[in-house]
Amino acid sequence: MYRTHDCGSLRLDDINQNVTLSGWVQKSRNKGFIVWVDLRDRYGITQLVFDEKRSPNNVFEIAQSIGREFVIQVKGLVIERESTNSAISTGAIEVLVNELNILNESITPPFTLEDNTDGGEELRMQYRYLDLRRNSVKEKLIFRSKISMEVRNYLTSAGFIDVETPFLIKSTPEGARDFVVPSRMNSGEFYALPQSPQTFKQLLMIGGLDKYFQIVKCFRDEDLRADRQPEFTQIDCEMAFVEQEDILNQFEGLTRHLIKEITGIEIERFPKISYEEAMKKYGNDKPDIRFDMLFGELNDLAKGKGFSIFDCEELVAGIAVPDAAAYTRKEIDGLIDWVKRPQIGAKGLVWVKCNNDGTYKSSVDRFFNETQIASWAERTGAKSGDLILIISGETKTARKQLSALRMELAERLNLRDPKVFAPLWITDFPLLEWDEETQCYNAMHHPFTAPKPEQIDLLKTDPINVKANAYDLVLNGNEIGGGSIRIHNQKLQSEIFALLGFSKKEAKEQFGFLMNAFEYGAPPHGGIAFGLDRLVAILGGEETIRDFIAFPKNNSGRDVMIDAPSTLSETQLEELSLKKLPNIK
RNA sequence: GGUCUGGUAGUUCAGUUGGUUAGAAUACAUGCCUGUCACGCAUGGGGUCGCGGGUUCGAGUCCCGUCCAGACCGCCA
Repeated sequence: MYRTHDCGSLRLDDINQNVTLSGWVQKSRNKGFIVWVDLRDRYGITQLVFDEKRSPNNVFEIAQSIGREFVIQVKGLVIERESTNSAISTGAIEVLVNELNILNESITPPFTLEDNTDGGEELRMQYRYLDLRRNSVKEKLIFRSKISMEVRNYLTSAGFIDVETPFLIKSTPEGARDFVVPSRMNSGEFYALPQSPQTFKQLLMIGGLDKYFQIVKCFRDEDLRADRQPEFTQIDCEMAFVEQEDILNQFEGLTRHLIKEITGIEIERFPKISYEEAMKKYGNDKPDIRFDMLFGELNDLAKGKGFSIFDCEELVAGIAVPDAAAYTRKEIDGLIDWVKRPQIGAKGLVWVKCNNDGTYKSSVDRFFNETQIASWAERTGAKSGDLILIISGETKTARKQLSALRMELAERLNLRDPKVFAPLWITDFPLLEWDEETQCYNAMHHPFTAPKPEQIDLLKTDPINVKANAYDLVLNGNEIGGGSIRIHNQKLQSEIFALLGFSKKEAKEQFGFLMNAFEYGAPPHGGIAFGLDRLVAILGGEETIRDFIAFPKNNSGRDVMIDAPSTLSETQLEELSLKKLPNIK
């Protein structure tokens, strides 16, 4: 037997027991006459003692030679420590070893496997199996496991059925780039890995399964970010015979349950705001509502007073930065430089200091009088002591810039408390958006999203203003879930495909199976998908998802541990009919 | 595709205006140490300064190119 106890379980009550432990050597402290070894496993650390007088000679001798990360098994007696270590749970006892068995040696690890490691990101990823031995990484994976079990339990109790859908499917031009897999048996043809099981879950509804969920890998061949990996995990859900409200209720329930179980925090009903309102008030369809700084639109108050920077722009909007009126000229200039960086691209910032004595000092005092400026303060909700920052420009651009500024200031003012959770629903997304590049409509969500029934007629006359029964769940400024009521009518689906620029032939080639299925009694249905990696990271108080994934990819989509992707042998290429293709070496 | 930041000992980093033999901490090795727990003390080994080119009497330092890593923009139905 390798062990009678794990390394985190022995306490004062266990004194005088003979125990067997196995684990890794965290560290040894050799005092000459005595050697202490911290033995580590998944459960904790137990201190081993090897003593010149109390241990067998050969055991004491070998003990002096064991290094970091050796895997050892020891038998010995649990004794009380002469001085306890209150920092660890096993700190009151130690094991006096009388039998030592080296199960495996280790060379010196490339970085120290401690809570505060000296290893950089790249090195930790290359030796991820060593990194996993560290508490911080191990605990994040345990945390993730706990959340995904909660999801399974909750949805299963609510009557959802877990169904697996295929990974080798068909490539479609819509949406993100596909990862493709060449087919050996069908020369020159390719599978695609799913960006989401979207059409399959709709077919499951048509198949009568009613309530479906799956915790499933999805694949998108797009550039990475701290919160984006090419393969990621979704909690994918679909329900039949439901309206939007039914879905929001069901999954608000799930989210509330998760937050309660994981963090202990109880959250009231989630607020709901429309896409339009979110854009107006936050300039963003995933607003962080842990703090205010809501946009105040100043067009009617600030335009037409002879200040050309406002007068010739589409939108003038500002935010009130709390207690920032005391900012120095240098600090404000810093903010101006920040918004002028190419990544934000603003031309400048107009500022107003709301002094504590009720007066105002602004960068545009020459153009506006005190009363006019006071009206801006009222509109942006600025109190005395606040600093109003104003951006003008083309509506979409100005909102984006002001939103970036709002988030940056919240970061600087420490208003983004990771222990506070502020979820909300964004509803009534537009069905379509206009793509300048291709000069055609794109589905804002995806092409299966149902327009609001009362607006179906508008599709013919004013498609850009048609709203969809689509919704996102936003948590602390991150989109953690999104979904919609789907089209279940063949005719309407054809119409939408036509609007999106698909010819009848293309629509049939790519989605014929779905269109056919709609002709055999498709029930009304809709669903939602959560990004599990992001959800887990945010509940864990972080924005980077990488450490919540056991084996993540780096910035360039590489797995630096196994060194993937890699080239194929000539034989493989030949077998896959890839040698004949042009542009492939 | 673009913007920015970085690449120096096993590791994390410092390295001034271009100037002698490139440093610190930590890790590692050896020795000492009668209760350590970030043990302590002493000694030691360890460097293609990412790579290529250029400027210069002289380059870790300046210039150009390139590769790698990270953050962000574009992209992500």
